[in-house]
Amino acid sequence: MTSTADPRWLSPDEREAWLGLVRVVSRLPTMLDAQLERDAGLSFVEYLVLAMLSERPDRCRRMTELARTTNTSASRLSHIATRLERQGFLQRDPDPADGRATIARLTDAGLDKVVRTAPGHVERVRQLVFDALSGEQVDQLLQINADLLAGVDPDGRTIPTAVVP
Amino acid sequence: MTSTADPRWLSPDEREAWLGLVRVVSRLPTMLDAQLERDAGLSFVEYLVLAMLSERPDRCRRMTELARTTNTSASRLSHIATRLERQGFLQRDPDPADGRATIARLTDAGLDKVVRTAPGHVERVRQLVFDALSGEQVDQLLQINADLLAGVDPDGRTIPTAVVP
DNA sequence: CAAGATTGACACATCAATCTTA
DNA sequence: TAAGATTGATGTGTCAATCTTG
Repeated sequence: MTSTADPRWLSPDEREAWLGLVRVVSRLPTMLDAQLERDAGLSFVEYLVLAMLSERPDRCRRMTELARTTNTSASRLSHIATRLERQGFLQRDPDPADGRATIARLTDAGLDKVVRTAPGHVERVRQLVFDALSGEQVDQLLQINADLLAGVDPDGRTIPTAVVP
Repeated sequence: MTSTADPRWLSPDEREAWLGLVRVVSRLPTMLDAQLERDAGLSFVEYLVLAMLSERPDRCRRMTELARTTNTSASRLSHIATRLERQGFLQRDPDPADGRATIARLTDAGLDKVVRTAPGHVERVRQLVFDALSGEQVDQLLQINADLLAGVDPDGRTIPTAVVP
């Protein structure tokens, strides 16, 4: 059962904040994709996969872990990895330590791709986000993002608040 | 040409704020879709189209205008409208005032759908967003969202800052 | 020719089913 | 049986092409 009580409608301020957030959430991905697609032939999520791998010393990560850090499902990441592998940016191998796991590794070509793509991407991120915000707002945004979505897990189940025995 | 100068990399704080924003932008739509799909058989953008129409006194809006308020392209909205029309929630008719335009109208069934769907949806929005934020943070978020994406238009072109003659 | 809107082809995400190993 | 991962079918978004009216 969801609720039989009266709905807690949004206040005018909440409503305006909500519609603003919806606008950002709807438009930002499109804008990021546009720049990356045009300049590098990558979608944002593909770039993110490569970038997350590039920040590891060994350029490796298990698929499950990589899915978490790139906000994707296992299935989606698998399809993405297939494409990136086909382009030579990525390689997958079984984990020697756990036969169930797969380890994704950034190839030399993949690292090169990230290095060449990053400057244009970060410039775009500045245009869209940070050039428009004060340092104080960046701090506020950081905290807000940390709090958002905290009430539920990815599957939509409510996360119980910590209980002290 | 994009830039030959050194990239302006993100500071640690900016980087953390950015990854947090990416997380929200990636996961929030999925979570909204999950609740609406499960409880009402609607995607979030479909719900948004119906909701935006329901707030007009005559339940009508031109397609172009509706696309803007729902953060969609004309093409995408057209596909969405086709589906909603097939389900009987929406009706499209030519604009008598301008033969090029099409006016989308929410049907009685569509209004009923919004009315029945809204409570569960707003509850979900509270869980995901507002229950986690203080009143002060809501104000901050409102202002931040207003500033974000201000630097470029939907097509990615940089918007020139106002010039005084 | 521009504005408003739609269409169909293609690419991608999602979901359920499946396979393998711990 | 659960965890990790992949696969294929289906639905939806995107892009380019098209059509009609101002």
